[in-house]
Formats: sequence, structure tokens, C-alpha cells
Amino acid sequence: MEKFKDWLTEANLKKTKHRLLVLDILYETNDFLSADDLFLKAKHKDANISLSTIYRILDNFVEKNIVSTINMENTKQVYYELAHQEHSHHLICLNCNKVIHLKGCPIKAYEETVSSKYRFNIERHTLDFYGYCEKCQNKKSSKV
Amino acid sequence: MEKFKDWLTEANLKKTKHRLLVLDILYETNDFLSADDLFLKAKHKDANISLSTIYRILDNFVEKNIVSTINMENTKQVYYELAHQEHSHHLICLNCNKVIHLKGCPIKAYEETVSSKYRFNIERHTLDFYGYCEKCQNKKSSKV
DNA sequence: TTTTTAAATGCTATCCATTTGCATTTAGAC
DNA sequence: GTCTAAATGCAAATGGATAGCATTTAAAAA
Ligand SMILES: [Mn+2]
Ligand SMILES: [Mn+2]
Ligand SMILES: [Zn+2]
Ligand SMILES: [Zn+2]
Repeated sequence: MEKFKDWLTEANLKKTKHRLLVLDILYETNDFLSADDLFLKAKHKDANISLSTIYRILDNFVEKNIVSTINMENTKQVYYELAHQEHSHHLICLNCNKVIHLKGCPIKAYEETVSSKYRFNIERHTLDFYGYCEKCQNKKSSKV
Repeated sequence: MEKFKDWLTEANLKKTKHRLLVLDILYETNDFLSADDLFLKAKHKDANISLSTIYRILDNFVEKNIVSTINMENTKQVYYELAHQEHSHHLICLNCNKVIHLKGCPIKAYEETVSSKYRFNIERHTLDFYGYCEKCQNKKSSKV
């Protein structure tokens, strides 16, 4: 995708095939992936890429706000997705790890308030809801 | 503290000296601590306690909502604090790891909305702001 | 109080996501 | 084409967190 090269240019990152590959995979998957997920998908696409390169690329992208992350509380893994222009928040199922994206941010005003109250220079925030998706609620209640 | 024994009783956890010790330390520190922080503080207090016991106790407490956690994005460690009755959100400094507690929750209504919209049974949420505290802003700008 | 038993603990080894060191390759400036 | 800093591969290391198992202990039962 040509757009991706622009992103890299804008971010002052060299346009390497691996970076473009990571962007491709994230784009077509359009969902959160762990570093290892990306590694496996890259292999399927032929690519000869090392896991540490994946980590390094993802670190670059996070720093440049090309990619955003969430932390899976149970598996302790970090998951990565293309940063939506309008950043999103999430419903995360504690059982099956399903992630639902919420559009819009309900706390912009609040962020402003606390930022000035505490003279804190806020760079970003996380707002994630943990619980059980519809499917897993049923499984869960049938277990009990 | 006598109150702590009640907490353990209510949580159906045996009242062991180690659990009471962990509660003591968390109470007097009144701040987030990593498992290792707790381990060191316990040692200072004489106590002969193993790190894995600390982890196991903290797991118990989290499950029973006696303790709540936040994840440090940079160090990847989990930090623990006594659960406030009114759960709190945080300003976390990306440079010095300082944590400022925010009182009150600005998203109760929003949580209701998305919970019913997506039929998602929300158990808890995280809302944390990452950025730079007043001190670190100054350091940072002087570096550049 | 003494007995009994499941829960809690200490110690050690282990796991596993992520990071790092270093030699080699490569993108992009000149 | 040359040159140089950035990017990469590979392997080893790191480090927070877990798990296994023998031993101790809280607290229920007798
Ligand atoms: Mn937001
Ligand atoms: Mn809240
Ligand atoms: Zn689920
Ligand atoms: Zn700071």
C-alpha cells in the first residue's frame, strides 16, 4: 500500500520491506495481534523475518503513533493494532480474549481537566473494559 | 490492624502472618508497590517471606478485590495497592513512574451504555493517563 | 486440648514474553 | 558508486511471574 510508505516517511523511519510487511499484515488483519501472531503471519507470507525485528519495528511504530497497544491481563502479552485516527477503547473478554472496539472517546473533557489541575502533560490514555462477552457469559453460567 | 483480619475473614482467606504483613505494608505505604517492592519492605521488617508467597498472596487479594493493580507500560511490572472503596484512576509519569491518584470515576454512565449495547458483562475497567509529571516536563525540555 | 486436614509456604527450577549484544546487511544521503 | 548510520538475524540473556513438591500451619473436628 502506497500510503504506508508515506507514513514511514512522515515518521522518519526507513522504508524497509519488513516495516512495510508489518503494516500490510496489521492492515489486512484489522485487529489486535501479538508480536508472535505477526511473526507467524509473516512466515506464512514467505517472509524471512526474525521475531526480534518484529519487536523492534513495533516499538518504532508505537513511538511514532502508527500502532497502538493493549495489554492482555491474563496472558501478559502486548497486542498491537494500527492506530485508528480516532483512537478507540475496548471491551476485552477475560475468557476468550475477544476484543470489541468502541468508537469515540468519552473522556476528552475529563482529560483536559486533570491535565491542567495536576500540571501533567498527558501523552495518551488507556480506557479498557474487562469482562465477559455474550458467548462466554453463557459458558460461565452453565459451569456454575 | 484489626480491620485486616476482618477483611481476610470476609474473603474466606486464612489469617496468616504473611497476609497480615502484606496488608500492613500496603496500608502504611498507601501507594502502588511491585511484588518486589513488597518483598524488600517485608525483609526490612525482619520477615522471612518468599517472593513466591508474595505473588500468591497478591493473587488472592486481587481475586477478592482487596487489592487492585495497574500495569507499568515501560517496566512491564504489575503494581499493587489496597483497593480503594471508590476505585481510582491514574496519572502515570512515563519518565519517573510517579503515580497520581484521581478520585472518582468519570465513565460510569458510559460503562452502562456500552455494557448493554454490546451485551458485555463488564467486571472492571482501567482508565490511566500516561505522560510527564511537572518535574519531568522540565527535565525533558532542558534535554532537547 | 489434641487431632486432623486442607490450605499456605519456602525453595528451587522453570516458563516465556521481551530485550540485548554483536556481527552483518541495507536504505538513503552524498 | 561510496559511505554511514540505521536496520536486521541470530543467539544468548533478562526478568517478572509460575509451578512442583516437600514441609509447615491455620483452624475445623473430635
Ligand atoms: Mn480516549
Ligand atoms: Mn472508573
Ligand atoms: Zn469471550
Ligand atoms: Zn515524572
